[in-house]
Amino acid sequence: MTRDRLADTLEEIALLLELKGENPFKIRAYRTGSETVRLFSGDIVKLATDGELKGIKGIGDALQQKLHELASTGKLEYYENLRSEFPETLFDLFKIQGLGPKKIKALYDSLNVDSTAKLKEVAESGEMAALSGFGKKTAEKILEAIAFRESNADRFRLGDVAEPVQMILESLRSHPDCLRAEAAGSYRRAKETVHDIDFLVATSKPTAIIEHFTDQEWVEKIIAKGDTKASVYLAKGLQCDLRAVSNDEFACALAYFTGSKEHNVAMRGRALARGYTLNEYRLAPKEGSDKGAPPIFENEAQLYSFLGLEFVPPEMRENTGEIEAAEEGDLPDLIELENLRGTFHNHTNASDGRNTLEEMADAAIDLGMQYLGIADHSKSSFQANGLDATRVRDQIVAIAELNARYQEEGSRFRIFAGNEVDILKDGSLDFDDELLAELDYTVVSVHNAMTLPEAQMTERIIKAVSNKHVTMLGHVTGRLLLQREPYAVDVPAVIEACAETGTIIELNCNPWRLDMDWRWWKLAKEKGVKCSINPDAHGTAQLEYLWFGAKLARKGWLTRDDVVNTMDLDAIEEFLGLDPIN
DNA sequence: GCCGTTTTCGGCCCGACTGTTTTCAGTCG
Repeated sequence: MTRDRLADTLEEIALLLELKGENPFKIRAYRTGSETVRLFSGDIVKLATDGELKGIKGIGDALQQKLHELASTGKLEYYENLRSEFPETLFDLFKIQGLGPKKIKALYDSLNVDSTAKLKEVAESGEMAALSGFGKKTAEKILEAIAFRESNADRFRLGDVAEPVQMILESLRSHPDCLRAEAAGSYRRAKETVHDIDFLVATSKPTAIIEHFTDQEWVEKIIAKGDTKASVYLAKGLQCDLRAVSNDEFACALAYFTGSKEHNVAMRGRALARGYTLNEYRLAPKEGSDKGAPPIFENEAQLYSFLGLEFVPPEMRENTGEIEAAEEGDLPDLIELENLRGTFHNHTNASDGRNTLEEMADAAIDLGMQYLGIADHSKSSFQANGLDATRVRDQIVAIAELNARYQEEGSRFRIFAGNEVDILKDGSLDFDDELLAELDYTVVSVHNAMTLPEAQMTERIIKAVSNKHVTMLGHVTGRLLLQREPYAVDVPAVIEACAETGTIIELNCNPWRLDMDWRWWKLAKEKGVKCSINPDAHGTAQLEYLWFGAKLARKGWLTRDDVVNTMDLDAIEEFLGLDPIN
């Protein structure tokens, strides 16, 4: 049993109850329960198994009992019964943008729509448009949304696969015949979404490793199984491939399976120019070449070095100039997770976070941070219980009090009082300058009117960052990976404006967003725009999203100096123009 | 279904946007 499984089940119950037209507050209770499970800091699975969930806000008697049943037996009767009332494939429809429970129910009841395929059929045939409450435009929008889903159907967010990858790696490494194991492919390169996961093991007994890999409880289906290679499906259709190679082949194999394809082509070209051929197992003298056999490479760095290159970190291997830079010895010294000293843009239960100010701060201290920026939502974000001016001022006081307490305790830690202020439709901000001036810093973000034309959206954001009180711009494009396209915005123009106004751009490292996209950071850096790696944490556990942030910043070629939250407390206080706390 | 408490049941998050209608329902943030 996993935390995800518990949370997913509650979420699916909420969907099923919506289909049945149940009391919306009951539905919300399940959804809140699901979120609570997902964000709980502690071993929620063990507590559920042991029936010790009492006292957790958001999980009352009914949910405690259901979670206990599910965790201890692996099944939940209430859920199975609900589920049996609707066809399995109906769930896919919830992932189509623009389709909610009411429309799904109407389509199911009147046109027997129970799958994406059937949905597409009735949208194209005109049957849908003829239905009361639907029309031509609705059918068109749904077809567009289906196309978006289909083009991403077999992809997964980096954040969705990180846990299973670590679990499988641990399992592989625990096998006595495993000498080394790594996850390669786009996962290792930290692509924001991945198609499958490639594992690589060094061993002298490949069949034993293959047996072990395919024999795990989390394997849903074995696709292929040979002497040195196997492919399996995990739950939700995530494909995992395993290659077993000898220890001597491991370095070349790791480089080969890490890719990217384009990076490998360039590497092979370099090898050829030096009289060698490079494949997934080894570097060898080209036919007819007078070169002797190259040495055994113990690691990738030796391979790169042999080809006259600095070691290229996996995140950079996209053939966007890294080979040339490595040749010149010009690779940037990429930022490391350990360089981060604090972070901005985090929420508390004052708006839509799960944890209190104090819990968030304590969690940040536990992670070894020197400061934590709190940026709850502003008043226009009703859905998120955004703060009005009075509540913001109350929060500033609460933060000062808590800071004072940390001081008394001798803790070198500071909470910065900020806010994630909504950028309104016309580019003005949700709070007046007087209030903004009272804050330690300000994040500004777009949360509504996301369908504006590009020119208007760009102008809106530029106007917002031009306010002198604005410290940083939050999630630049508003994308939700695999779910929602970025809004139309001229990113280079925004970068230009941020450069002119000295506005920091956020790398929002919530794995649903990873926004601004890594492809833009080189340009931002060129223009002198600084980055802040922010988890957009809505609970203590989500502070660990910084792991993704460091990866994606590396993918954007960023160094420690490019990222403001690598500064220690003294430096960041000065940078923000604040008086030192002590 | 949860919470808080006037300890037993009433209240629970609100508004913009879109497309469908012609005054509003559904979806989204």
